[in-house]
Amino acid sequence: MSSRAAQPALKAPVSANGKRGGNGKARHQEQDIEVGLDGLVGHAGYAVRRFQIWIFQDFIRTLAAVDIKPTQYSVLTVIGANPGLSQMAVAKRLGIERARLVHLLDSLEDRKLVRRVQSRTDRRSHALHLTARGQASLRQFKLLAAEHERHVAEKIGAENREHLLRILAAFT
Amino acid sequence: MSSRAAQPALKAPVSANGKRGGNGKARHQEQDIEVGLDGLVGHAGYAVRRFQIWIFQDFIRTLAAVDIKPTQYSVLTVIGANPGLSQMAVAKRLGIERARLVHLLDSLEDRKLVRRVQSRTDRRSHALHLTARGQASLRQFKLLAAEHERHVAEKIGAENREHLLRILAAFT
DNA sequence: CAACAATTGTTGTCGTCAACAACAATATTT
DNA sequence: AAATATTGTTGTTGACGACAACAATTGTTG
Repeated sequence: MSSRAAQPALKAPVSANGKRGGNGKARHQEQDIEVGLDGLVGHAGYAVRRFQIWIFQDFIRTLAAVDIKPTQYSVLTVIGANPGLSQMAVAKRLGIERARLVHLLDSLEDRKLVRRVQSRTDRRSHALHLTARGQASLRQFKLLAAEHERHVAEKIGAENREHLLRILAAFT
Repeated sequence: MSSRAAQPALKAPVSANGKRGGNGKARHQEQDIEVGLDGLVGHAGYAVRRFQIWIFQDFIRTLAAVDIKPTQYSVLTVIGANPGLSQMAVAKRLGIERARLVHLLDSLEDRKLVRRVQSRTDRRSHALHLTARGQASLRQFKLLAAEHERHVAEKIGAENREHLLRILAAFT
C-alpha cells in the first residue's frame, strides 16, 4: 500500500537546475527556489535542532564581550546557586560528562571565576565555589543572559516563549 | 537591584556531601538530592538543549535497526522529495556545510541509497537521486520516524507537540 | 574572444563536544 | 584486611561546524 505514494507526490517544486526558462542569465541565482522538505516538516526534532542552533548562536553573540558560552554559564549558575557541590554532582545535574567538566573547570579556574576547594569530608572530591570575582562576574553574565532571553522572546513571541518553557519544563 | 539576590537565596537545598545525618551509610546515595538550578530555569536555551538531546537519542534508538541518524534521514528526505538537486542546494536547504555533505553522501552512496549523477547542464555539479533501494528504504525509515514522533507526543503530550511545531515553524 | 571572477565538489585542518576506557587516590562494603 | 565502588583526571575516538585551499568548470566583463 505504500508502493508509489512517496516519490511522485512532490515532483513539482523541483527543477532547481533542470533548465526551464530560455534566458540562461538567472541560472545560478534561482536555486534558492523553494526546495520541498516533505516529511521533515512535522518532525519535532528537525525544528528543535534548528531552533537550538539559533538560540546558541544568539547566546554566544550576546555574551561574546565576556567570552562566556552556554555550557560555562550553566556551570557557573549551578555552582553559584549551590556552593560546595562536587564535580560529580554538577556533572550529573547538568548532564555533562565528568571528564568534560574537568576542562570546563580548568578554564574557569584559570580565569579566577571558580575555586576547587579540597573537601574535608571526602578527600577524593573537590568542593566547588565561586570566587568573589566569579560572583560579581556572574551577576553581569545574568544581565546579558536576560538580554539574550529577550531576543528569544522577540524572535518567537513572548507568550510563545512562555508556553515553550512550560512544555519543556520536564527536561530542565 | 541584583546585588544579593543571586547567591544566598538558594543555599538550603545543597548539602550534597556536607554531612547531615548521623549514619554515614546513605552517604553516596543522597547526592541526587535536588540541586537548585537557579537562573537556568527560565532560560529557553537550556530547556531546548536538553529536549533536543532527548529527541536525538530517541530518534537514533528508534532507527538503530536501520542505522540511520537524524542528519542522514534529513538528507534522504530532501533528495527523495526533490530528485536532481545539487549538493549545494541540499546543503543550503538543510544548513549543512557542503564539505560535510560530501562525507554524508559518500556513506549513503556506499550503502546504495543515493546516486551522484553527472549533471549535463553544469558539469561541475552532481544531480542527486535516490536509488530504487533508497526509495524503498526511505519508505521504511519514514515509518520508523513516525514511531519516533509518537514517542515525542507521548513524552510532552500530543497537543503540546502540535503547539511546539507551530511555534518553531519559522525555523524549518 | 580573452582575462578575470565566481561557483561546485573535494580535501584537509582546527576546535568543540559527547562517549568511553583506563588509572591513582580515596571511601565504602564485606 | 581484602574486595568493591566512587572521584577526579588523562587520553582516545568519532561526530560535527567553521574554515581554507584547490581543480574543474562556468559566468562575467572589458
